[in-house]
Amino acid sequence: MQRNPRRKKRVTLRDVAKHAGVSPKTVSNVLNDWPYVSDETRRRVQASIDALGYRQSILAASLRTGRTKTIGVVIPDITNPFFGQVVRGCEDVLYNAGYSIFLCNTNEDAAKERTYLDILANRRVDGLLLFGAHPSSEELTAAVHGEIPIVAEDSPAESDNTTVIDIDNSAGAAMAVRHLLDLGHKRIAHLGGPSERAAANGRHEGYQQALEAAGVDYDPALVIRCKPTMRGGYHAALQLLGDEQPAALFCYNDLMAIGAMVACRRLGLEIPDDVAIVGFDDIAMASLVTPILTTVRVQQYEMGRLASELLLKRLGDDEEVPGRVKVPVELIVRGSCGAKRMSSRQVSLILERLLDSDLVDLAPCESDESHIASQASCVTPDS
Amino acid sequence: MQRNPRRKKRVTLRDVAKHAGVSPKTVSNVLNDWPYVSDETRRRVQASIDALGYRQSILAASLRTGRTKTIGVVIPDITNPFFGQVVRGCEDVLYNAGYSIFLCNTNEDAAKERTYLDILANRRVDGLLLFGAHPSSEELTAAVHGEIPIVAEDSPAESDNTTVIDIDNSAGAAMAVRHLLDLGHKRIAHLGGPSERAAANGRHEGYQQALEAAGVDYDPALVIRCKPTMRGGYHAALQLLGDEQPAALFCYNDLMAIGAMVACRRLGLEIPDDVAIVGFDDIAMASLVTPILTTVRVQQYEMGRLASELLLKRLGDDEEVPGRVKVPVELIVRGSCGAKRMSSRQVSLILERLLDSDLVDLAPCESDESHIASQASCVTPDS
DNA sequence: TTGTAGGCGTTATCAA
DNA sequence: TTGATAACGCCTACAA
Repeated sequence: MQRNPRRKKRVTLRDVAKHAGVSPKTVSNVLNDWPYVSDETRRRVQASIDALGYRQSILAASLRTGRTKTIGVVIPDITNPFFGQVVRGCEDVLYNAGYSIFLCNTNEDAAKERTYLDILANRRVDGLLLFGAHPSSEELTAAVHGEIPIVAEDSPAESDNTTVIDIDNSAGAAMAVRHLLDLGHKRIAHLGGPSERAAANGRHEGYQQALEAAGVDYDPALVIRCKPTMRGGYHAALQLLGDEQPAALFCYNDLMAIGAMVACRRLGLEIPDDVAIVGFDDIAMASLVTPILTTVRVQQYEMGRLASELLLKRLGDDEEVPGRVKVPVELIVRGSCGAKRMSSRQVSLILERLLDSDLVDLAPCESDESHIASQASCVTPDS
Repeated sequence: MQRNPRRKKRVTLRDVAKHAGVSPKTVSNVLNDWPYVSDETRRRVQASIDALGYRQSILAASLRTGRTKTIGVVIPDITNPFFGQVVRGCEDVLYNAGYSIFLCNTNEDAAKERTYLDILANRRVDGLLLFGAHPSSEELTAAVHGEIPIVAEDSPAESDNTTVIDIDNSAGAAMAVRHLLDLGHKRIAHLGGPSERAAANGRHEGYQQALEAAGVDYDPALVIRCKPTMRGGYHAALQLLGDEQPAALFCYNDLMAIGAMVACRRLGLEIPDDVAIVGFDDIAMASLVTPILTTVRVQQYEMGRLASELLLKRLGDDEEVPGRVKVPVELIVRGSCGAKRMSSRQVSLILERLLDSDLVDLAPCESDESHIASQASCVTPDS
């Protein structure tokens, strides 16, 4: 019956109650800021708490209340700057609401994702935030038993306890490809992301649509799909550029685009003169490479905030929460597509704007007003 | 007595037991892979579990056992690629050991850090992993009540339930500065990190030591300390280069170094001809800028793994865990310090090596053998 | 090998 | 306003 004797017994709420000469409930009332506690009692209880070094067990409270104040955030890889930004957005919002985050890297592995979903459900997280997840809705539903509120980026899953955030992937991709077409490119290849990611499929569709709209035949030989990493982009580009030598590359994301740039370097191809490249996301790295990467911007941090706020609303369950929300994107024309030769001044401007992405420097709520609301749009460096 | 009637009652272990016609204990045995359960019973129980859609409550189990299988990972900012890498290392190890991670961004804010430590203690995490934390050991001790095993990077806290991981900051900094001295630079400025970070102080010391060893006077006017971000580096460099025009900049980390590069660009200064720059960490971005950043490499991912493994050992408490561990660093000489003009081939090599940092592409345990063991050393691109 | 009887530390429901 | 008492869902002795 005794616990491990090595460990001294924990101070419990009961002990505090005894010490303060009140009932357990009263201590609980003090801890939870219940209004109907006399100041005198409150002070006495607080004194006992301090004296005994009492720590409330959120565990026990959660077991009793059924709420853990805990959110599972599931992403492919925290090492990808895109998700770093997203998670930061989540954390800023959730921390202020009193939630703690379980961080889960799936590493693009469906099995690990399922396992994590399982664990999170067993840990009784109050909600789930899913980014870049595999889209199989059955999994989702099964894993969480239809009981946990979810906000998921680019998931086909449709259910009344789920909100889906749709990045405007196809529109963004179409803008990028149209831009390349406008520059006179005909042979535009696509380095696609994994087909298990809905976002990758959306961007692939946008690519096809833009070609079709321009009367250019879709050539499957110009499309390679692989892991959305620098290395993935590197190898895909190597293969593509070795074979067919397309004039332009539209990449699933910036990481792949940068990998493609490395491949071009290896092959002795000049960017943008020999090969034009466009990425997607606008991560910080995109502004650091030479030439600066033309890309389709997704407001990552804001998306994390938005997702978290939607989830919070769902948890409050007093308001009607939309089942589907669209996040706009914008084409950022820079150096790698060949639309313009960037002046040194323009480059400086871009880099200086990049400094604004240092979240640590920002006052806590400085970006409060910058919520996503605008439509997909096109921005050039001067604007 | 009834719960919220809206929510259907959860299936409990008892229900499963009843359904399977066995005792709760038996179900528990099955769940926890107790060896002495007949296959037949195990199968029956498992069938009932599936039939009822039962989910074990880790919460309740934790309350009972006193272990949550949960680790708190506290970092300044997940948006900083350095910590993204570190956290990934932690996750890879901890996931395999069955632990879930609470991710906590302190945003360089001591109050938030304290609050998080408090929450984590109340959540009864089994252990704590602290990176870039504020060094006040009293806080630590108080916050966790001396009961939670800790592994902390660069913390002065010394106690028997804490292991400290010391990055070899002063040695690394000294190597960097000596390198600049060897190149003939006399006026070497230091863009230092916040003095609340022990690592920043260590690097500052190394800077001083190297100067002293070379008989160069330490000039406080050549040192600015600020937030370890691109923006911080940018503003510090602007100030430093405006005033005194030092010949070289040694920066607390790569982010600041990159900020400094942006500042140089703005001032029309060429790197490395007008200003030589050396960073610290070797994040991916360091390989992407032009000229490529000379830096002092810290094996971030490996450090995350190491820290986690040490913590796991502490939790196993069967082995003697060291109270202090040193992590070596190495000087990576590239383009921004002016030691050499990088050939295009050399740049390609560096970039191709960068691709290896795509963790998603790696097989789960491919990097198992690459644990940190070597001494601080100096590497040039050709080696 | 399996069953029984608490108790882990809270909060909720009453009544006082 | 506060006090007793019963859950919350699981695990661990111990007995069978």
